[in-house]
Amino acid sequence: MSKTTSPSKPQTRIQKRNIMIILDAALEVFSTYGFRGTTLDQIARQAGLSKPNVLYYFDGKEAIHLALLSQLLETWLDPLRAIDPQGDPKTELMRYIRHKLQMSRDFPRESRLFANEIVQGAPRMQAFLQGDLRDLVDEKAAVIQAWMKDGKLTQLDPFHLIFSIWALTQHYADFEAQIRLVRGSNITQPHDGSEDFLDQVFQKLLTP
Amino acid sequence: MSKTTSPSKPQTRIQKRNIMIILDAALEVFSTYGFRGTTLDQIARQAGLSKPNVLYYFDGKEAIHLALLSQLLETWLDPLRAIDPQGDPKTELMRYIRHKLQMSRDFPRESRLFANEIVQGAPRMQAFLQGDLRDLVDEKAAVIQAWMKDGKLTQLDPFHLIFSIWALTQHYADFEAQIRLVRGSNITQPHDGSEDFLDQVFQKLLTP
DNA sequence: GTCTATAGACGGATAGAC
DNA sequence: GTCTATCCGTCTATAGAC
Repeated sequence: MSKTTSPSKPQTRIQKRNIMIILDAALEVFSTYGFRGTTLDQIARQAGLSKPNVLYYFDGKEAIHLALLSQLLETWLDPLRAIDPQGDPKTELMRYIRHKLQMSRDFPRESRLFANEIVQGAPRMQAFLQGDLRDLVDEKAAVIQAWMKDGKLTQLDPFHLIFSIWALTQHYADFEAQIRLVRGSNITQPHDGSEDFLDQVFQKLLTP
Repeated sequence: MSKTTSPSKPQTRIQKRNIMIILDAALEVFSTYGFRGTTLDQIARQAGLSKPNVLYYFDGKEAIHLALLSQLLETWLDPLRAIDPQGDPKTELMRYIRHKLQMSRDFPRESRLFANEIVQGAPRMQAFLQGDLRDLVDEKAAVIQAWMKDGKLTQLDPFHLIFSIWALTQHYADFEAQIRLVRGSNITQPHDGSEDFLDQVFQKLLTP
């Protein structure tokens, strides 16, 4: 057993290091060109390795992509999971929004990897979306719903509220190219001002 | 001059018809698989034509894609252009939002074609984004800014406001797969309830 | 573990018959 | 205008030397 699909088996430091290098290179390329738009040559070049060497560590292009997705999905749910039913409603939601926006700012490649998959019909993420994610969304939507019934928040459809948070936060990573080109030199970062704006929007929106 | 890059030269009815069929088929496939993920075989099969026959009408894969994009960009700006500086601020913006949401509902493939391009860095749309779109956005942002100064709307960053409208409306088309899988059989259409939700959100947000 | 060379499949595009 | 057959480049993946 020499080849590795997921980087979870016993490895030397060299192996670990190369696997990390490959995954980082692959994230860069997959998030920019999508699965089919990416070639092993590109990944190898970005990683500074030869193509066969990349294939020594992973069973193939599909396996690299799968490793990236699984790695991503493990942490993707964390911010939503962190919403505490016992906490203060507005505080919890505002924290969630800031958390998601931070992820969009700090891990834009991961966001675009995800976006690429979804826009193209989520062929490799169906199980996740209709399994873990769906369960978690149902659970938290119920929590939000209860908060609203208690009058702690504006009455809104909790599912649409969650989707709107996703849309607004991920937009800055996924459509970064558009923001950058439309705003030009008026901004330095596509995220400029996004935190203040979303803070203002949701403060106003959520307050009954 | 037999081959046609853009369907704008004199044509017989048959030619017009086949060009339309090819463009529709190509939109279906490009919007689902992206540019590189799409093959001419797929387009030909979807169109019910042979591959060489497709290439009889267009100079190549790139030309088909270009024709779709140009066609799309012509109408993409219309809703934003329709914002009337003389009109009632909230009415104008709410109309814009509903208009954008309708386009997302009625032309989801066009929205995803666009999204695919942007997520991947907008390699074929730079000129449009930093040209026509940018000029129009600057112009309308100034209008919105003036409305806000007059106290007719909540004071917000007008650029972020425009981006948030794009994010929220296009999300229902671009991330349709996610919404469908997360909501499962609880909804029939990914757009279910989106109009009421966005109405409620922006009514509350824009009212000073 | 890493490389060069190459097999084998696929995709874009063309030739040429009808 | 439309088809079959095919060329040629690119891409994934493997063979095998070192």
